[in-house]
Amino acid sequence: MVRAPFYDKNGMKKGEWSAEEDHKLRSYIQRYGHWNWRELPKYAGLKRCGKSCRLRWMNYLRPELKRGNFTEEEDASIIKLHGEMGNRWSTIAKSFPGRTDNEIKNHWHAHLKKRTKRDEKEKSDCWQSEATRNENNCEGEGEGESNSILVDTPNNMILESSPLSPATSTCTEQSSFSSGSGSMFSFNVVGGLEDNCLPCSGTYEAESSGDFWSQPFVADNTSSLEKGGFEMLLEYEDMYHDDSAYLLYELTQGWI
DNA sequence: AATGTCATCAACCGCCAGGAA
DNA sequence: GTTCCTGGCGGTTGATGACAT
Repeated sequence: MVRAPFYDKNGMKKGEWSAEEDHKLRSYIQRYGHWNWRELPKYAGLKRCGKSCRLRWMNYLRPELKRGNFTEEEDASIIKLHGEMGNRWSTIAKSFPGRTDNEIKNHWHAHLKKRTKRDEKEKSDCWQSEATRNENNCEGEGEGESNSILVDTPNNMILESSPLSPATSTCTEQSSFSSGSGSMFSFNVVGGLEDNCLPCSGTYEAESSGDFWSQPFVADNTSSLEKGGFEMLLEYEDMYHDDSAYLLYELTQGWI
């Protein structure tokens, strides 16, 4: 479902991420944080551009990400927020801890956009048929009814969802819902991980005094991968041929 | 069974804003 | 004040699975 891996003219790898690359990136960031996306791949031992690494981390590897289907409540909130603020996906995503802007954007285009259009059409049709009926009935009965139609007119819907609408003001408050993942040094925030996976509770400065800056990072989990580097990892990958098995292995090792 | 079409979603690309030099 | 660099955002692409014909 993703682009096949390939190398561009600069020797940068593009396309689908392998389990090994994921592990390298995850381990590096959990150990050192993402201090500079451009430089990071070099030190993490990845042949990827910084942008690609950032995207992979933000949209897929962050430990706090919630996978799985969107709930009805989430759908409703997305529709509501999109109505209020338009395609500001990153702002909308802040209201959904564990969801990424990319995920929400995809979900919108794949499901909610159609549903919203359909609903609006139904409302519009309903409004038109109501209007026709009112024209026929013209005067007398149903003053209350015509008022209720006014509330639901498409025009009103547009007004409500307009960025200029007062409702917009709520979005600034919602932005404080930040997941906090974007912080520069997101050290070992994963519950339980730091104990058995990456024993690095040191500070950024402490790490920087060593070989960290000059040597490519080797994604070793000193406790569980005593051989270090990827010799052992590759052995694991020989043992576990597919990603799901590898994922299972990662889980048992506490990498995830 | 073969082929065509649609749906999904990870990943890429280009642009912009903000901060540092 | 200007330029450069980086991170972040939103739009788009493309591979692949699901479904229809």
